[in-house]
Amino acid sequence: MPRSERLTRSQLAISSVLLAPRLLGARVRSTVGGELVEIRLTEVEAYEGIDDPASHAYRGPTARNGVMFGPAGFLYTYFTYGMHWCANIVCAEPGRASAVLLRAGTVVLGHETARARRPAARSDRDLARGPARLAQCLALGREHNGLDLLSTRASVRLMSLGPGPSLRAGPVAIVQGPRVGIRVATDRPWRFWLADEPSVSAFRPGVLKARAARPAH
DNA sequence: AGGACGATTAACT
DNA sequence: GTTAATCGTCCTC
Repeated sequence: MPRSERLTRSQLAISSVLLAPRLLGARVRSTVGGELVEIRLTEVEAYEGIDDPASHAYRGPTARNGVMFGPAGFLYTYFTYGMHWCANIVCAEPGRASAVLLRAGTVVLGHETARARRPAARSDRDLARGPARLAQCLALGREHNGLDLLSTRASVRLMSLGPGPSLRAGPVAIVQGPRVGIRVATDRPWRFWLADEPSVSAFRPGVLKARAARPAH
């Protein structure tokens, strides 16, 4: 069996829609806090940066989304709903602000640590089922925003791309559909997941809600 | 300075 | 199926 080549930054300098399916099956390794947890990605979403109304980067750079406008291979973490962190892999060329949201995975190393970090998980399949749960398994937070996932010394690393849809020895069935929890650009089917994976999160359409009319004056 | 809302989750009925 | 939790960010005034 040939030794796998080291992942390069140029392999990640492609659009999020192209990269997302290639990340399925990839390993993300965390050694945060001196504890090893490694996850195999089973569900991701592409966010096409400045061209995508659903992206955090759509309205231009801010203090929060600055990392998205930088080079590929860096981690973009954000805080949401007042309590959860989620994680993305920045891709494409600087300025495009494309990124892939890590939505779900299975724990392949550090199961005991993952369970300790996710006490609410009723079963192994729930450990990293959902973007905030995945981030919690890997102990990701604000301090990891902007981290270089390709550095061998980083506490969070992207170990390789996934096998992809065209692997000859054992085809990997990849499914594509609408993204979860967004209210705009819902017609873009940029969520990708592995078929028959119990760790894939439930689809919840973005809540339709009329925008409150601004008082005229 | 104020307020609406969110790339969610867990706990309910 | 529904909903509370909870606060950083961003938009508006």
